[in-house]
Amino acid sequence: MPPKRNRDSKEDSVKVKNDTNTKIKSKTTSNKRSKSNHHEEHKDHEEPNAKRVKRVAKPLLNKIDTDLNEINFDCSKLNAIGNKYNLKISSWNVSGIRAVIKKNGMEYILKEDADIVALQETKCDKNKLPEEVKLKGYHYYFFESKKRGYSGVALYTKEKPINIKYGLDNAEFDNEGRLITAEYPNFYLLNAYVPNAGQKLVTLPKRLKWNEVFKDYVKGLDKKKPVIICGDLNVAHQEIDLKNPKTNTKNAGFTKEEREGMTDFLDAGFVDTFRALYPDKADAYTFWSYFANARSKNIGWRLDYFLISKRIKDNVCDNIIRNAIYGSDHCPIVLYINI
Amino acid sequence: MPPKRNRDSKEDSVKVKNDTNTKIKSKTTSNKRSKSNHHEEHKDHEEPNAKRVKRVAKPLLNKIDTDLNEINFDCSKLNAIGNKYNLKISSWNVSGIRAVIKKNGMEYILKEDADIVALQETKCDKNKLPEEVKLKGYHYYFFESKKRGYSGVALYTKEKPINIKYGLDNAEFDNEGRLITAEYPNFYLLNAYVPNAGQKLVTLPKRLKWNEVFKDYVKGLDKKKPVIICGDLNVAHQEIDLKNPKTNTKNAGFTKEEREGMTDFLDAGFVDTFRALYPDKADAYTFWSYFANARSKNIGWRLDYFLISKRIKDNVCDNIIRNAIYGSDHCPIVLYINI
DNA sequence: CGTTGAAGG
DNA sequence: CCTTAAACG
Repeated sequence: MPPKRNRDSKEDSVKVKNDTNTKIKSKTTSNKRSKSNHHEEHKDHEEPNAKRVKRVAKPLLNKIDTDLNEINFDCSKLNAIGNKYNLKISSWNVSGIRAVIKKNGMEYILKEDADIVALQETKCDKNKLPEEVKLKGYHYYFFESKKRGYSGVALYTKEKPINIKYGLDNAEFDNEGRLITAEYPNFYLLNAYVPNAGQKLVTLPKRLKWNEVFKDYVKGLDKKKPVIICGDLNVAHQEIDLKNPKTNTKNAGFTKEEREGMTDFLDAGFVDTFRALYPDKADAYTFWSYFANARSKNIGWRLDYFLISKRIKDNVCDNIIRNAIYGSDHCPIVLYINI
Repeated sequence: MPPKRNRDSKEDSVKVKNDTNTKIKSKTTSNKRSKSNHHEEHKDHEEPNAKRVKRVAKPLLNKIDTDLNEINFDCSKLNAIGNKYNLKISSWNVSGIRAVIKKNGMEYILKEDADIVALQETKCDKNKLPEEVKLKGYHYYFFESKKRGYSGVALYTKEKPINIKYGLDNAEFDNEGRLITAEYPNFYLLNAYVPNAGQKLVTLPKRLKWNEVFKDYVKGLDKKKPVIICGDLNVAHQEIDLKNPKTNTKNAGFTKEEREGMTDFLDAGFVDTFRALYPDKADAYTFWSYFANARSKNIGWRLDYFLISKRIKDNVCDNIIRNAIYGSDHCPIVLYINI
């Protein structure tokens, strides 16, 4: 996708965006795929026979809709090499895309205007996707779980990737709509929804299996091109990454095994961009339980990450947690990078 | 309950209501019961540890809330003997009492101010009943299904009955919260939710079994005192009782067997009060499928009835279908009687 | 607590 | 279409 865009001024950005749209439009003609449990959709081909989702006048969760105009969606920071970002990636565990749509969550996505948008826990069969998922200017790819209403990831991208891969060639995990890999000219983008270890850690073994399979898969890609992983990794890595580390050591997302899994992964040559930028920043969370009004008290967890190949770590301009965005129990995260 | 009340003027009626409230309050002290799947509750004893149901700003179904002030809840008609009513009974299949509460349905019940209120399909365990079910001035009795979220009936009564009976001594049906019998000094009041014959009539046999068991049960009561049955009887008796009789002869609620069951029951000495009052009134329905906006087109069924012992038929002043009341796929029905 | 599909209507 | 509980988070 980059380096075709110049983001040194807002005006340019808008102009380039229009160019991009036009370009994408002219490029997207046929080659629709319709295999087992993944789905590629396009504004140029096919109207899904999806029902229209009824709008309800309900605030985004426990807050009246945040005024999106008060948020700065741009980033003026330069990376370690001195460059402004030319690629913006947004990642959001929506916990049900249809619910988020009803809560006007797509408005956030449009306002963010990222080049790549990665959604997790879409929880929606492709034939039930409402009209609202069709965002103008994006190619979009949905990978659903065989188990309806469970898991599922989606990828929106302004530039059409060289290739899209659903899953990681593992029968168990690929039934659950947990990973989309998009290949671009000079990097891989991975949108991941990592298995939850479950109540009383009943699925911790499955989770640890994922850690192994996923690490092997990513290491393979990383040999070819740098990798950008984003998504809900379902682990708070260090004590700083959740409000109550002491009382959660036996709970899903903060067990020794899950934390070691993350350490192990990073040791294989990857960087947690947020923590690299803000090593001591506490109270920076991306998830809050719906229980007990945790979000209003900021009793949260940092479960959503950008992990990138070490060799592109100096390309990062910033990594923002959009904690003013409601509509899910996770908030979006945004990576600004020049690549 | 009657004959203690004089309803010849609105002013009197209001005054007497206050008297009644006071009287009931002074009468209600102890004798709470707490057996298997039924439940008696009281304003004087016990606060149920029920969660408060969140209010949502949603119109009653597909209509903005009906202005209850435009409805005449009184009745000036005299019965065949020349008397004004001294007893008002309201019956309503709420299709989920918690949903109806969220839609402000209890406001209707309060405004109707019936002496007896019979609800069907409450679909709520007693321990999940929200605060709003506690209506001031009423004794209330809930009979739930063992299968959670299914069936269930409730009875509200200003005057405390001599006796309350849950079910009809039949193991199968009494697990399903379908019948409450209240004994008053000079009549029995039965609140019934008759089994649905099901999609493709899969439960028609069960339904026909109910017809037999129920008829025997009622005939037993009728030997002692006159009987007033109300509720969702899940049958449209004659062609006039549904919009599309021709196309529904094989569907639950209008099969030959169900219709004959009703005829058979009436032949045992009971009167369908609405049809007795309005023998030729078409388009008078109490239920409309949620599908295809049936209610706005009045494509409905008359499934809710008052059936009374023939010997008190001349006591009836009127029977009204409150088709302006939304919040369920059924609307309430009201009986004005002097007894 | 909130989202989803399933059963029931 | 609409309500509910179950599974999952």
